[in-house]
Amino acid sequence: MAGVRQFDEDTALQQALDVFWERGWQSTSMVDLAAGTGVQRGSLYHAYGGKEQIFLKAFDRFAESFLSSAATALAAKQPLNTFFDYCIDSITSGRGCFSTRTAVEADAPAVRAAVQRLLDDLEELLIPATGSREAARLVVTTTRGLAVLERVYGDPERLRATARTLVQAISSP
Amino acid sequence: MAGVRQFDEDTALQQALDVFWERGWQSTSMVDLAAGTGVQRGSLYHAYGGKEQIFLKAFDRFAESFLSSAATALAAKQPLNTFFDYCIDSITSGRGCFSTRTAVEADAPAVRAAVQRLLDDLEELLIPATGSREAARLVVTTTRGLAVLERVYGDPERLRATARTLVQAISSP
DNA sequence: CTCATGTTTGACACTCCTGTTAAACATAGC
DNA sequence: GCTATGTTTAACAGGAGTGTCAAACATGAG
Repeated sequence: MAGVRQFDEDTALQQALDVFWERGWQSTSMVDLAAGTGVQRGSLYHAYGGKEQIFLKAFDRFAESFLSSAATALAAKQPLNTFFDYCIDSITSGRGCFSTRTAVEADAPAVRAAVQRLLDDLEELLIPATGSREAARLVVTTTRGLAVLERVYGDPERLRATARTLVQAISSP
Repeated sequence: MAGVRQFDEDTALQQALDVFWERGWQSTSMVDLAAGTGVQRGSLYHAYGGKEQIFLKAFDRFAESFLSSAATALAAKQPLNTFFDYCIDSITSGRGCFSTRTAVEADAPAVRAAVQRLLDDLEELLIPATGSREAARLVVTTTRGLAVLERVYGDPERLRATARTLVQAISSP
């Protein structure tokens, strides 16, 4: 096949993810994506269709990587504490929680659906460590809450304390 | 004093709050606010300075009303359950959680500070019902998490179930 | 009634973004 | 080396929002 893509798709999508993570779904423009990937706007339109399609591809990479790290954390001796530590490190060391920001900002149905899939998968992953689906949902909900609190207070230690409070509460009875 | 404001400030700010609540901080434009309030764009600039100042005034009204309702709920027989029921009703019956969406979307420092003040006040309000500051912070965090989950799943019953799981967990020891 | 004061209005110039297109381009397969 | 195919490029027209300004306008105070 002649007429071959001049940019590396893997690299470009990773860079696109960085841009979306940095600026958020809403205020990322095709111009930003072109700048961040080094690929001309026209080429991006040609290759993917538009912002939403690029986002979905980038989000999939994020989700895969996040779930795999979460699974690793949940295999530790103290699964919940290790999991929360991972989440808080990820949220704190940088640009906030990508999926939470997306959940709140995104309007497009396909994007909402992608976030939902991620949370569904995370819930399944958490059932063994929590003992029940309900407890798993509470943990998922708390991670989202922590992500919001990070935006407001930006204090990792405070987030860790709150996470510890939850783990203690659901471990006591 | 001559040269008097032609629009009712109270009404306009309430309508501005409606617009911000409906469209969110980011995608609300001065054009939207002019349309929603019936006040010309130029008059809004003249009277308030710009979007951020209008938002702050509107947010203060929201915060006042929210905290007063929360206080009422927390005076009930089962304070936490009643409080969560109120939060979930408020989040669910309409346009999501205004403060959470603002926390996640807003970049302007003054807006972030306003959200922080609201959460600080809510935390204080929750200490008697939860028994400790740490537990109060966990409850605040959970309400934020519920707000995010509402955006993703939009299912009130599910939110109520998760809230019940938390209340049970922090009430058991 | 008059006037000074602050308000309203519509228009202006500007910036940023979108989505498309035609022409230039690169290259795998023959 | 040609050629057909898909890619890249720069430019275009259009839409939406911003912040400002001078002129028209109301109205309380005198």
